Amino acid sequence: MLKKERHAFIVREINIHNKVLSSDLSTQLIVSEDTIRRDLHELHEEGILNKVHGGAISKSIQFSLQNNIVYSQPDKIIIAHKASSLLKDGMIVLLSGGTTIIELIKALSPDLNATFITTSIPTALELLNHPTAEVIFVGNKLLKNAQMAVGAAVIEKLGEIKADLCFLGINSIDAVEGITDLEWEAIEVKKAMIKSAKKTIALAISKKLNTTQRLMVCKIESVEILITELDPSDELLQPYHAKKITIL
Amino acid sequence: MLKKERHAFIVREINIHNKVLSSDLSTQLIVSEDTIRRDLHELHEEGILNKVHGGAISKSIQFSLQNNIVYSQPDKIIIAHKASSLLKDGMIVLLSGGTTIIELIKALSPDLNATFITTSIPTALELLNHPTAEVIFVGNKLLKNAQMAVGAAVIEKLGEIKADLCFLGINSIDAVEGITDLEWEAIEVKKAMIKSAKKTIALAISKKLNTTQRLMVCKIESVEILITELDPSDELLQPYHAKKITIL
DNA sequence: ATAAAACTTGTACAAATATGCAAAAAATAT
DNA sequence: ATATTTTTTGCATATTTGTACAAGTTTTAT
Repeated sequence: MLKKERHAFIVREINIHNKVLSSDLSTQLIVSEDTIRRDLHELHEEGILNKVHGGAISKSIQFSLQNNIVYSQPDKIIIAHKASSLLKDGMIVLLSGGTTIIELIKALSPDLNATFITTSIPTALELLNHPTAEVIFVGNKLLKNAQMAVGAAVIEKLGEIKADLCFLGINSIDAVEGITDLEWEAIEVKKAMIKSAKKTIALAISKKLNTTQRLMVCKIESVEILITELDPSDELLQPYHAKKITIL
Repeated sequence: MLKKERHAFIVREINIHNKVLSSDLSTQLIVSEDTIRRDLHELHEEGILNKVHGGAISKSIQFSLQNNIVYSQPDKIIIAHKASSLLKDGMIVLLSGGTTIIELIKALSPDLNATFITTSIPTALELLNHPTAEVIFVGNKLLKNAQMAVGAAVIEKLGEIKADLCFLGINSIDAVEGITDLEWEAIEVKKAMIKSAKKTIALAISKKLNTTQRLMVCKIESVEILITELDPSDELLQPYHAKKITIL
């Protein structure tokens, strides 16, 4: 078997499986692993694939490693526009943190006259750019990673509020397990926000559907509206339809 | 499974959920936690994510102020370094808003263990980047221009605090007229901060010396320490020496 | 302030790799 | 056709890499 043929075979394998193992190729092509290594090395030099310890990997996968700037932003913008249609003048609205919520704020109509309440610093900062929004920050001790205020004083203050809507950026949502998250203190705040609002709207890109994490924020029944970038009739959303949740 | 594949998986998880736990990844990828730690460490070195105790978190969520052009920044950095020498472990410190205060925060020793209290959103955001600082945000209605919390609830809350130091970014200071400013609501907050701290330290670039504005924050006698970028013996600072203010 | 979880450091071992060399194969020249 | 050169391949060996485990240290925590 000619070298060129081996190379063609290897490239085909990479295109199909995104990776190849030197050991596999050695048995498939009936040459020594040394030869495979040399082949992969050459293809790497030509920029056709990425040689790694144990085999080689498609270049496209390397792309996704660097492409982490604003993950799924187009999806989040779709969600933001769906969500913004729910807001009316005079409303009092609770907002959590997260990049999806930031997109929602950017998507707000510039002449919307609503009052927004949040405990997230980035959310507050973005809200301040809106020309007419009234912004209330419920403060206390700030959590470093989540960049939000947490603790008993926050919970108490939120308890005094009667809001119309509560928009939650979601980390994990599952039709059975409900909304789950990782940080205990942040979850306590989200619970309080849900309790203080007439309606809770969950915003989640579809990749977060049917995933769960360690700690529960609320049961799925506590969510009135679920917004994803998908069409409401999408297969993935059936379990949530079944739970009588409005899907936008 | 190749190492790069694991890396790609981890990055995908980070992009979806903003954070990952080493323990979760260990079970999902069926490798030891050691290996996960090494992976996260490598990805951290590559600048793809932020390694933290127990796992890793997304970089994109960790956004700070995209520091635009700061007026008179070199002077402000000099001031910041002088001011940071006043801070000791265990102190409770009040901070106003303003770019000089932001520079002060950047100049803090990374292992300083102090508690900072502020009503300014940009100040809070910058403080969150400090590794050990405890940050407390006194929240309420936010003022758009000043990007800070104001109002009776803030004044009341500040009244309950007993702080060691209060650092004020100053707009106008004059040996006769004292510290003056423009926005009534923001001034009320500064007054309350001065009242709650044992010592008040005014930070001002020399261009703001001997200028006055419409509304008074406090008399010059309320300031214990004045910090400018000038040498303390500078001609311009004589009027303040005469008022028994410590000049750094 | 104590226990659990996570981290560091060092060790061990297997898998993968690099390198030099010689045999085999292919290309080229005579 | 045969000899000469060049390329390719496989093998032995020494080296590096990737992973897991263990012991001791640090950090975190509901």
